[in-house]
Formats: sequence, structure tokens, C-alpha cells
Amino acid sequence: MSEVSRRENNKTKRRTAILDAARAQFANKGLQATKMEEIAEMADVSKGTIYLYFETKDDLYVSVILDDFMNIEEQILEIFETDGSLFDKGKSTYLAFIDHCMQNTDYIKIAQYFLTDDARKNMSDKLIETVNEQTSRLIAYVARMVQVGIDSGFIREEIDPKIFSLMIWRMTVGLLELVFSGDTEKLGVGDFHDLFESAYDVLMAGIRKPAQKKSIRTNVEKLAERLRPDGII
Amino acid sequence: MSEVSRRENNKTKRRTAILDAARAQFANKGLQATKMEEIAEMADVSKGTIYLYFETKDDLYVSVILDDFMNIEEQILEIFETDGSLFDKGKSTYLAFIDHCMQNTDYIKIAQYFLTDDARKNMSDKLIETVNEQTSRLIAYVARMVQVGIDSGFIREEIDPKIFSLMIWRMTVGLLELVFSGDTEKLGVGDFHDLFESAYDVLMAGIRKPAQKKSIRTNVEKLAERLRPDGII
Amino acid sequence: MSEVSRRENNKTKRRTAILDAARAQFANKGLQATKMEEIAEMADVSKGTIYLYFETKDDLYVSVILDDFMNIEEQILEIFETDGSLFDKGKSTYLAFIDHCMQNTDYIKIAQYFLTDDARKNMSDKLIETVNEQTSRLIAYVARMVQVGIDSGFIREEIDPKIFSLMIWRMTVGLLELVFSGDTEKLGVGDFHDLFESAYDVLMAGIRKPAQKKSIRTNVEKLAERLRPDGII
Amino acid sequence: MSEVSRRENNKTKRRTAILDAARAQFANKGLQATKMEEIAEMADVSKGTIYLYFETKDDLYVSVILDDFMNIEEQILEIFETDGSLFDKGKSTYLAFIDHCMQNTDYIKIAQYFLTDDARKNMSDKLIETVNEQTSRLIAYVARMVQVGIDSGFIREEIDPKIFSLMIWRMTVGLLELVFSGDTEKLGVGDFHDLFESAYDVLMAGIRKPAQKKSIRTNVEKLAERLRPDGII
DNA sequence: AATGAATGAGTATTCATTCAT
DNA sequence: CATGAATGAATACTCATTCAT
Repeated sequence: MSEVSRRENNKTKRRTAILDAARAQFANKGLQATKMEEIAEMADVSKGTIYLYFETKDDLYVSVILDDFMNIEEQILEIFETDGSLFDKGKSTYLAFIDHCMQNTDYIKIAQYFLTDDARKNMSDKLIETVNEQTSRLIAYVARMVQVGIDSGFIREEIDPKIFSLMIWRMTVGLLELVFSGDTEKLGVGDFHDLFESAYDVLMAGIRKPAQKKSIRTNVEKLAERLRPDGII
Repeated sequence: MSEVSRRENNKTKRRTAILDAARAQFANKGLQATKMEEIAEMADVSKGTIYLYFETKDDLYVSVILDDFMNIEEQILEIFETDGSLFDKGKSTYLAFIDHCMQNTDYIKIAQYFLTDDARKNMSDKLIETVNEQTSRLIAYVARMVQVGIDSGFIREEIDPKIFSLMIWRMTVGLLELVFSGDTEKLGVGDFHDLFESAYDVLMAGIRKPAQKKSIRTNVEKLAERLRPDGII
Repeated sequence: MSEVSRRENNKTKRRTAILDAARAQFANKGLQATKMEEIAEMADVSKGTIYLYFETKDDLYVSVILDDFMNIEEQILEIFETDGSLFDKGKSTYLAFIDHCMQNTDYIKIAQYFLTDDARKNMSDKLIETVNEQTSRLIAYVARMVQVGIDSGFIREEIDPKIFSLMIWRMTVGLLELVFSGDTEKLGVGDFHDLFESAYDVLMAGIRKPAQKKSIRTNVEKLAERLRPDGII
Repeated sequence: MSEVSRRENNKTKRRTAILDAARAQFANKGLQATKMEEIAEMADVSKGTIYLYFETKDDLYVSVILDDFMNIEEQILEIFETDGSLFDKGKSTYLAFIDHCMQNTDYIKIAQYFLTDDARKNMSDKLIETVNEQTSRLIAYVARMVQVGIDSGFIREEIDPKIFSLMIWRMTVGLLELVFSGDTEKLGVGDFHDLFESAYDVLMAGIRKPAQKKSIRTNVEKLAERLRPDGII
């Protein structure tokens, strides 16, 4: 390994260490309550070093979520590769997302803070832009799927793919926020699995074309590749 | 007017003045960025006076939203009183809520902050409890409506009224948050009216019983009163 | 009872109620930590009323101690009236003082604060003057006793009565402060009675004339009246 | 000088600068009236820097006195090294202590505050412990001297060394407090030297063995070394 | 690149005191 | 006399960020 690449390697390791420490702290105590010092300690670097890798605390915060974001994307894409009907694949993807969020609560917590007024005050436009881009990309996936559904005759033509994407996104995230707040019990919801599955089913029933024709199903294979993120659609 | 009641009257006026000033400031700059001093100035009272009416900044913050909450409830109940089909009334109520929120952005902003980890750290259990109670009540309205729909044969029996309430609540609030963040344009949504109406329609389509029987429709009138918040259901 | 005297009576009762409440609070939490509100509540009057009887918090504080002071003086004078040798009476008086202070810790706590720089900043000259006068009077008693002892040949002529008074006063109060601080245990002193009695005996041994002549004792009776606070000495 | 030791050196200098500034301010205005900002300015550091060296204002306050304490100890030990009779050495030490306190009034002022209820509320147990340890050590010196006096036959066997130590300590400090309060004049004491010397002489007369035997005096030399703080006694 | 000492802006809250009723 | 609502001065402490080494 060359001197340069070893150095590069070290830098990456350190960046990851800081990111991991930050994720842990943020998830545990929230943004405000987390001190840069604590992150530094946990990452085993000095306070100053963090600023060599991230411009501000908010930058670090968003970087954490961006990191998660990329992980989610990766996982979701894998599911797309598998065979199966459009609705089955949709549901698998949806449930995989829920699963991921239930295991990595940080992502939702960031998303929560991100739309907040307080957050916007402290955040650079560049940061907002970056997260927006990522979000748009994820939404576009869903929209594309819906479009495929429409084209294939599974989904009603009146449905606006983009609006539906926002709907399912905000609803899902909203329910996750509720679950993480711990208030669900007080609100009388016991089984999370049930909650999310029911929500999905209602949404699907809401866009499904009443009388599906079998013949159309044969088009699925052909359409699958249109779902790729860098696809033509 | 007696001495005591005049004093009471004054106290109420002052409380309202503080509440209004706080609402304006919070909506404009967010919780953190708003200084108690600024609220005091705008309400034309001294800093110390605020603390005679509200225990802490957070208490004041939540009190603002609770105030909005009660206004919303009032408006919504009026709509229940009007005649019309179940789904029509539901839609009117939903749109009235959207309208209110579009005009009083504070409510959503509080709701947003409320589920946040950071908020929970600073908030008294009593405060959380109070907001939860209010929320539960609003959710119960919706759930009751759904139940009526089921009983009347409009809505599928498999639908869980409570889960559906949480769905529509979180989705609606989530979309409002998105709109208020100003990112909707970047995400390519132009017409808000369309957005919210489409969302509602999808949700309704998702729970509607496919083959509605005309005969049942005649029951609507009879069922209407069961929707009252203090109803027997 | 006339209208005027009934009013006077009420005023006195109220003043006493405030004084008692203040004493209890001050003794329990110290000066700084005690709020005027708490005193008002305990005395069952409004906050504003306290200021009709006492100019400031510090005034109230000192008034409490002055009140105690007068009680102490009264008790001590009674002992002077009894028969007995000079040293016996001295010791009885000293022990009575100790007893009183052990039972009414407030007095010492005030005295402690009184000589403090912090106290002086907030205290009016008039207040300082008043306490000084009281103190001087008490010291004068002791000095007069010592002078009698000298005149009677019990105490060495070289002893300066005033200096000795200051010595025994400051030492006694100092030891009481130590006891009240709770640190005496850590400093290894178990029996308070022993502590104070030993201290007294050492002081007496320090001023006693080595060879006492019996014949002088007959003068005691004659000298007793010279000890009266309003005596001619 | 190495990098590390230079840094250490700087830290020590800064700590001293803060300590000196604090001493000056505290002595001048008392604890409450002194603002952290003023100390920072005088020490030519920022407000935040003080908190790198001292945890709280009270910690700083006590640290000042602890610093003085160590100086006093040093001076006193030197006097022990000189030759002379037990009582002479005792008196020299006593007068040196008085001198030091008259020149560094802070020490007494802290001691005064230290036994106060108000102080105890704000002070950490660790801080109280530390001061108590120092005090105990100083008291132990005196007690050891008294014991030597007893063993040598100069001092009466009935005298409890520990009690006597507390007596002389509290009396001396008490008189110093009185002097610093400025009330001594009003109480009619003019010459401080006289006051303290007389006080000492009375105390000594109070514990001295009436008929001293010359032969014992020869033991003084031998006993002197037992007075060392790290001595075997 | 890494460090960590230094900085200093930033603010909610308390409570003795006043005064209109 | 009594009240208690209103006042507003007063301040220790935190922590993100910087920068000399």
C-alpha cells in the first residue's frame, strides 16, 4: 500500500469513527444535548480534529443522516433485483425500510429535525440542498414504481405518482416518529407490525385499479428494469 | 363589575396578550431563537410577568399550541353539525383542518417539535400528558367516524379505526410540515390544494367498501348524531 | 379594650407572627435561601404586609436576632439575682447562655452572618449600630463582673476586663459556630458539655489570683448589686 | 524546556493569576458581590478560562483560602525550627499567625464564610472535606504542643489538648473577625497588639502548672523535635 | 494532521421590592 | 392597613468554534 493511500485509508477510518460516535450520541440524547466533546471522546480524537472532517455540528449531524441514507438506498435496491409481482416488491421494500428505521432510529430523528424551523436557522443552504437531493431521489424511486403500476394497469390512472410518493413517505415517517416518541402506547397502539402493514394495505387499496386483468401481469418482467434509479423514466 | 371580576378580566387579557406575542415570535423564529425578552416587549409586559402566567418557556410554547388546538376543535365541531353524507362531512372537516393549519402555521410547528427528543428533555411530564390527551381526543373523533362508516356498510370491516386515525393524522401533519418547510417546490409539488385533496381521496378509496348498497345510504341521517364527541359510541 | 389599643394589639401579634416565621425559615435554610414569600406564607400574611413592619429582608433578619437577644438578656439577668459566689454565678450565666444557644441556634447563625463582609454591604448603618449597642451592653455586663472580681481580690489586677469580655464572647460564639457547623465530630470532639465547661474553666484559671484570701469572700454580698446592668459602675 | 513542561508552566502561571485576582476581589467586596467577570478581567483571561481551572465560584473561593492556608503552614513551621522554650515558641507562632492574618485578611473571611449555613448549601462535600482536613492538621499541631507541655510538666494534666486547640483557634479567629469587622473601635478596643497578646497570656495562665519544677526545664531541648508535624507523637 | 487550551457570546429565571387598588 | 400583581435588575455557567503549537 502506498504512503498516500495509507494516509487516505486513515482519514477514512477516522471519519467513520467520528460519524459512528456522533450517530450514537445524537440518537441517545438528541442534537442539542449532545456535546462535541462527548463525540470526540467516544471517537477517540480531539475536539479540534472533528472540525478537520466536518465544518460544524450541524454539518456533522446531517452527515450522519446522509450516511444512513446511503445505507438504506443500498438495501432497498437489492430488493428490487429480486423477482416477484409489483405489489409484492413494493411491500418488501416498504417493510425493509420500516425494519431499517426501527433498528436505526437515528435516521428518522434527523428527518424530524430537518424540517424544523430551528434547524433551518443553523443549517447552510448547501446542507439543505444535499439532503433534498437525496430525498428527491428516494421519492423518485417510489414515483417510478407507481408509474410502472399505472402503465401496467395495476394502478388507477388518476393517481399522481409524485403526490402518492410524498403521501406514503410522510405517513410512514410520521408513524415512525410517533412510535419513537413512545406515545403510541398512550394512544392505544400495541402491535407495530400490524400498524405499518395495515397502513400500507390501505394505501395500496386506495390506488389499485378495481378490476385487474391477468394478461397485464406478463409485462412485469419487462418493466422491472425501468425501476433502476438511473433508469430512463 | 366587581373588583375581583375586574381583576380576573385583566389577568385573562394579559394572558392572552402574552400568548399572542409568543405565537407570533415562535412562528417567526422557532422556539430556540425566540427570546423571552422579545415576547415580553411585544406583549407589553415585563419579563417577570410572563413567569406569573407560565412556568417556563416550554410551558408557554406548549400553551400556545394548546390554545390553537382548542380553536381547531371548535371549528371542526361546527362542521359536524351540518347535514350531508358521511364522506362529505369527513372531507369538509379534513379540508377545514388543512385550511386552519395553512393559516395558523404555529400549530403544526409545535406538533413537529413535540415529538422530538430534544423537546422531551425539557418538557414536564404534565405538559406531555396534556398534549397527549388533546391529541387522543382528536384521534378519537376520527376513529368514531370510521366506526360509523363501518357500521353503516360504507367502510370495509377489516379497517382498524384507530390505526386509520393515526395514519391520516400523521400523513396530513407530515405533508403540512413538508409544505411549511418550503421544500415542496424543490420536490416538485405546485398546487397544495391538489396535494391534500388527492391524499384524502386515496385514503378514502383505500377504506371504502367496493360494492356500496344504495339502501344503506338512507341511514346516514340517523347515524349523524353518533358522531358527536360526547356521543354514546 | 379601646379601639386604639385593640389595633395596637393586632399589630403586635402580626409583627410577632412574621418574626417567628422568619426565625424558623432563616434557621432552617439560611438567609440567602429563604424567600420573603415563604415567610409571608408561614406568617399567614401577604408579601406586601411584611414591608409594613420591616424595611428590608436584612432588617427583618436582624430584627429576629435582636428579639433573641432580648430574651437572652432577660434570662441571664435572672441568674444574677440568685445568691452565690462570683465564679459560681459567672459559670451559671455562661452555661445558661450556652444552653440557650444550643436550643435557639438562630442567634449564633445571625451573629455569624453579622460580622461578614457580605452582610455589611446590604445592611443599613442604623442596623449595625443597633446590634452593636446590644452587644456592647452584654459585653459590659461581663466586664463589670470581672471588675468586681478584681476589686474583690479574686481576679488578677493585670486583667483588662474589656479584653477578657471580648475573649470569652468570641471564643464561646466561635465554639458554638463550630458545633453548629457539624464539623466538630470530624474534628474529634464528642461531648459538648465537656467542651464548653473545660473552656470556661481554663479561662477562669487564666485570670484567677493564685492565692485567694478567705477574708475577701465576705465582700461578695456587698458587691452583688454592682453587677446590675443599670448599676453605677 | 520541553513542550509539555512549558505548557505545564503556563497553566500554573494562569492558575496563580486567577487565584490572585480572585483573592483581591473577594477580600474587597465579599463573595456574593464579586462577579466572575471581574475576576476574569483582573486576571486577564476570559470568563470561560476560569472554569477550566475551577469548577464553580465557590470552588474558586475555597481554593483561595486553601492557598493561604498552605502559606500560613509554611511560615509557622519555620518558627518551630528555632530554639527557645516551649511557651516562647508557642507565643511566636501565635503572633506570627496573627500577623499573617492581619496582612492577609482573606483567610479569616473565608473561614468565617465557611462555617456558615449559606456556604454549606452551595459547597461540594469534597470542598468541605478538604478544608476540614487542613484545619484538623493545624489543630493537631497545637494539640501536640500542648501534649508536650503536659509531658514536660509545664501544663496541667487535666487539660485536654484537643479542646484547648479548638478554644485558642476559635477565640483567635473570633477576635480577628471582630477586628476586621471594624466594630472593635465602637466596642472600645484600641490596641490590637495588646488585645491579642493579653488573650494569649490569659489562655496560657489558664493551663500552666502553678508550681513548675526547674529540673524539668532541661527537657525542653529534647522535646522540641517531637513538635514536628511528621513527628512520632 | 492533530491537539486542546482559550475564547466569549448568549439567556432563562429568580425574587426583593413597589404601589395601585 | 392589607393585598398581590407587576417589576426588572442581576449573573453564573456552557460549549461550539478557533488557532497557536
